[in-house]
Amino acid sequence: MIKNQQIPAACCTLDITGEEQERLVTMFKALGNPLRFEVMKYLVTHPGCITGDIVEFLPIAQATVSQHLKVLRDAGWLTGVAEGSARSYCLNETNITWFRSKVEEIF
Amino acid sequence: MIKNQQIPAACCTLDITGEEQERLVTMFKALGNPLRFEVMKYLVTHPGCITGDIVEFLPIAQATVSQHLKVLRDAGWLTGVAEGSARSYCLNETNITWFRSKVEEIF
DNA sequence: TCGCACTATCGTATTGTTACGATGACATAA
DNA sequence: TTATGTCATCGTAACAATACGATAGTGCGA
Repeated sequence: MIKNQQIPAACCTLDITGEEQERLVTMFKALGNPLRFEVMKYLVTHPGCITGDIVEFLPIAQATVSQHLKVLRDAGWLTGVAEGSARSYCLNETNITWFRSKVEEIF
Repeated sequence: MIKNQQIPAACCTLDITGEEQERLVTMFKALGNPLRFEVMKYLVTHPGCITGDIVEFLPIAQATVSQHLKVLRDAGWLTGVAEGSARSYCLNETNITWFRSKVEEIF
């Protein structure tokens, strides 16, 4: 501890542990990438779009887009529903709501 | 676009661009690491603690802790004030408040 | 000034992430 | 069945992140 210093009261609780914390950290990590953040933004205005739409939107190859989408799915940010040979993506409302409530609760 | 599917209205706006977005993504990335998240939690209950305290707390070497603290400082999650040869850390209230308000606003 | 305490930075090894082209798997239409 | 469209996965290259020991820098007390 340091002398002569004003120590502010904590501005947040960060009251979270275990699996919940792991899950939150995973969500943070997934969005900590510019391209993946762009995908999330794209889905706001293009709900239900398919992988190919996102491939056209992003300046990277199809294989790489597929990887990024997997990361976002695994983290819980979005859902991918198979429809024929295509896959339709939407934001994962349930998990986004959970994330928002956790942030409001602990930060 | 896919047929026969209920497309939900967007559950968030993600209305953010440019430098603000970069800054937010950087904050996400910084917290997307288990050890760094633990540091943030530690600071809630140990505000004003010094690097050495965190080194004792975490199961990793001093050099690595110093690196992680730099990432958190650069991202704006915490402040490090030099006090003699030590450095006292606190949560960065201003930026944490900014982060929370952005999340509430766009998610 | 010397030595001690504390932290940052350097150099480097290991691991993880990100990117690509090629290929495989699957559904649908012809 | 065959061809086409769509996406995931494989193999791999390039780069970034993470970890460490060693060492340098800085402030302070003796």
